[in-house]
Amino acid sequence: MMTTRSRNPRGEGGKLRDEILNAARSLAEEQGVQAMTLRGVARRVGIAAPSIYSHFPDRDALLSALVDEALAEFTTEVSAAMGAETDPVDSLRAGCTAYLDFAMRRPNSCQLAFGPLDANLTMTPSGTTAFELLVNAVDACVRAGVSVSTDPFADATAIWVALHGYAILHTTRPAFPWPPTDAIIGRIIHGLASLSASPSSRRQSQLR
Amino acid sequence: MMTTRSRNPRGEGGKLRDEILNAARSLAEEQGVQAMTLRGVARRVGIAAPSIYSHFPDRDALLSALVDEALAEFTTEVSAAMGAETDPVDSLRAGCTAYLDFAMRRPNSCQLAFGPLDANLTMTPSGTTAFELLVNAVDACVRAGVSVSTDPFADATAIWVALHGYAILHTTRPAFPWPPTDAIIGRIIHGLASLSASPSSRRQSQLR
DNA sequence: TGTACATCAGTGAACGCGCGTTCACTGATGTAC
DNA sequence: TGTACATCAGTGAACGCGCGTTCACTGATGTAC
Repeated sequence: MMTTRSRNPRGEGGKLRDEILNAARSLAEEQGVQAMTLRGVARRVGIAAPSIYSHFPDRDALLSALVDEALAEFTTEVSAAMGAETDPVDSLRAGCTAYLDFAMRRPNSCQLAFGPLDANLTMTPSGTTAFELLVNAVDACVRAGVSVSTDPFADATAIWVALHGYAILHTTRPAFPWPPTDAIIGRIIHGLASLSASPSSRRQSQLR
Repeated sequence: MMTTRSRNPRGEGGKLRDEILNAARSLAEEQGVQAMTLRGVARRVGIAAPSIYSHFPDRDALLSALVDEALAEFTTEVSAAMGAETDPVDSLRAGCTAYLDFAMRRPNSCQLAFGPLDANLTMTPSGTTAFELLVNAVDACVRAGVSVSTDPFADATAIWVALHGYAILHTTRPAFPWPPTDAIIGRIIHGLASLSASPSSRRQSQLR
């Protein structure tokens, strides 16, 4: 089950840091943050628990590294999805879809990134960045004349909370008779981004 | 700090059940579900921890009682707020306001009622009931001719997730520059309940 | 009226668990003289 | 070329904590005969 580990050669002790991070990440992703215990990580890596202290000062530091990672990956995915579209409505939709994709694929990473942050975990600017992408997307719709939003920031906020609520409740209450995810996304962006009818939005609404 | 307790008279041992429930509720409300430990409850009531077992078979049973309570209180509040209005849009708005009021006043009860349910906690029908109120409210708007919604269920779902997301993120990220709560509610119900302009909605939008 | 007994409302000590963290250490590997 | 020493990459045992839960018990109060 646990392959025998041989000690890293001199000067490459840093490799263990990555192994620890990997184990911690997979533990948190598979079983939730509270399952990421130092002893659990040590068991998974195949080391003694105190060895972690050579690489992270305490559990919070390790957790904080995971949060940063999750936020960065989240932002990257959303950003890539949005950048792949040229039409502003398509881009907004792609961003929302990427958000929910991430949340559904890795609910525990989502909890890590957006869950209650302990006071001792620093809030990285990456969190803000993903939100700024959303504001810009709404703004782009306005500039393209397909949205009548007068307050892209507030509209983006509304979209954010809706996506977040859906992500959480969908994960948490699988028994609820959820409408299809892209129908929800359609409702959210059309309703909350003040979209007027546009070729893109008309095409989408004909899909269902 | 902890007043000396005298043992309940014969036949009134059931009183302790209420004291336990009260202590458990206040602990969960003030410090979150994970703070509701049997030893913590016992400390607060002023009894020995094993005494709880005369009234609840285990921690999960006590937790489950709290969940039922929180859901029932939530539903009652939302229902009362909606019933106080006659205009369907006002009623919908009042329901949403009551939802967020509850979530802001008692975030930990909200976590209890809507957070991840363990498999061993039964899902009471009360949760469904509050949601049904919402579906009915959207439906009432349609019947009154102020909503063009063609799918009140899906629209109610979208409103639900948006409210839920707002409640959670607002509590969890107080540093975010949130727009005023009723502005958010306005956006959510107008955008997601497919409301057309109505006297009521026009009055509301003039407010801000 | 007295007394044995059952019931009730609890208690105190203990078990075993997993946790974060500290401490003194070990043993291999490189380096200075 | 040999050897003392420093460094590196860890380890094993232990501490103290709070937890859920079990167990055998205590002592007051009511009830049957």
